[in-house]
Amino acid sequence: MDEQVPRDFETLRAAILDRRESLPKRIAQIAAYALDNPDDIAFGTAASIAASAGVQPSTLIRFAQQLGFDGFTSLQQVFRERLRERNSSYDERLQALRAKAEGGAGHRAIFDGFIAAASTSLNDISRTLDDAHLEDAISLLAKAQTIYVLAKRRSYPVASYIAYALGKLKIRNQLIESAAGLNAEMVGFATPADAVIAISFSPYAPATIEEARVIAEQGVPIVAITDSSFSPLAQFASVWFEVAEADFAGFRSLSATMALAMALTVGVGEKRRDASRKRKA
Amino acid sequence: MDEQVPRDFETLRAAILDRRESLPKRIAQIAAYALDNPDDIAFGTAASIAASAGVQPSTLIRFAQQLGFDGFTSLQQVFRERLRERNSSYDERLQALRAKAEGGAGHRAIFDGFIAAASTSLNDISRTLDDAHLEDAISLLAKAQTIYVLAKRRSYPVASYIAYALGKLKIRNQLIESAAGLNAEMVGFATPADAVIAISFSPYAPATIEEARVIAEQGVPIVAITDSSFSPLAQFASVWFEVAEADFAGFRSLSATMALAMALTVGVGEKRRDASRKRKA
DNA sequence: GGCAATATGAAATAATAATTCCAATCCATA
DNA sequence: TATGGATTGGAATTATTATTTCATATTGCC
Repeated sequence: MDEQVPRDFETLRAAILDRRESLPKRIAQIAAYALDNPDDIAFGTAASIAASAGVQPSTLIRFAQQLGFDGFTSLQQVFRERLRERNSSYDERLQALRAKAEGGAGHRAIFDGFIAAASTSLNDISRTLDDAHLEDAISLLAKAQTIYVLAKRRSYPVASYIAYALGKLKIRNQLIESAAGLNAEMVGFATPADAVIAISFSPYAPATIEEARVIAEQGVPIVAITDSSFSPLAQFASVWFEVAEADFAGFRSLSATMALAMALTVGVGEKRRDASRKRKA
Repeated sequence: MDEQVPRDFETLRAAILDRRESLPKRIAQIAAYALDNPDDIAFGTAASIAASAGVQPSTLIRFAQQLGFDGFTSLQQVFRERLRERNSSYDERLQALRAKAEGGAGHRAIFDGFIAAASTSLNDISRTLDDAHLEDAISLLAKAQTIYVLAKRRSYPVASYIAYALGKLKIRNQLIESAAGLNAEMVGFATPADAVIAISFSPYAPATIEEARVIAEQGVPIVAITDSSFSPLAQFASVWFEVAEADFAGFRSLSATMALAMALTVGVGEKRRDASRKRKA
């Protein structure tokens, strides 16, 4: 009988679980360790793993052989492959998914595409966000009497969530929306004691830019979330964040922008709480 | 002068980018390769990596030394650590981050928390989404004359993005918002030839539930996005999706809901295009 | 164009790690 | 409790891999 050698982690896991009962003591010990600490198996040396698991290196090799591998090294490959898979950059997957969706491969492919776009955006922003900017923006907003929230079109959902969250946190805010065409007047009320969160991505909604310009001229500090240093918003802003949202099928993921927006909002809430606590003390 | 040895991947990356200009040709070559194929560095041997990058193993070691490491092995540790980090379940990180943010560990921790919550939600939905439900929902919506979009409060941002996207795709839609208090009338216009996308999470906004009930009684099919099978929305819906959004600091990530919403929207767009193409043929 | 400093390639060497082997131990069974 | 087979520990061996070295090539500078 020729042993079926597990080539992927799940098969391997199943194989181990399957024999669990019939394994000798020390082998069972290393088997349990392997399933509990797969990363260690992927990166460690036979000696280091054996030591951590409390067995001899030779036992580790016997374990591998029992499973049909010809040695520890080939067993380790499976554990490494697992990390590679799990980690294979979302960017590559996104490319593949775009092609697949173009080719008309069903609606699941579209869904996967949006998931991948969102994940990519989250990874990017998590890497590139500047902590100092975050602190600056939060300080600036925490001092404001009223926080105005300015965004149209595709950025509007973010603005509406910010307004909702600010409201929940009992932070005075005003969403600048267009329903009644009174934006200009609304904008006119803002003073340098207030602050603005403005969000706009290319192609920048002209109304957003115009209103940001006016409000900046009134001396109101602006925190901007936009997509490049060439953005017209960046020049009006006291602090601005560059957020590169991946898109799919023509629609931008908003996940990174949402996360940043929430961090700003909750950050302001915390800062205010700390400040009022300090005043009391 | 003692070189500051990068201990984590991001620092390393920054260090490489920083010197990019001043590196000799072959070293630059391996530097570029390292940033493009970090996984290969993590798992390969000096010889295999050198071969893939088209340089000598010794060059690889010189590269590591330039960066302040004492050899390839310690450079490789950083690349391995990165995989370990990235792979440690987001759930665990989320727990840790929550604790950290509670302890008042600065605003970056809050931001990281929202990122982790979003990632967790994306992972979850990607695992649990039922393809058949997705197909059903898209078919149902594609047949509708007008798509009504119903959501309040924290779900409202998703609804507004759906409405924006449907508009972009030239799909007739109506966002049921409360501005003028005419919701009841708006809801009254819907017929069985239309369809509804309704979104609500616990605690379910009473208005959403009530409007969904009315509209269901009129025989209008409903696609619901909600958070459990006990949701009152589920009972009115023809198709419903369970989306478990992780929360952080009291606010739900909307990333998974957004991704699903976009998949539905774009899916409907595609289905309509296919259908009209077929009619012409 | 010639010289020095720097960079590169290739092979030798050193270090490290995997595997094998054999003796000792354990365990089930008669 | 004696016996055979399976299991285990530990050191010896072998293989693999990182590192060093040195000769050669390239580059920048006078």
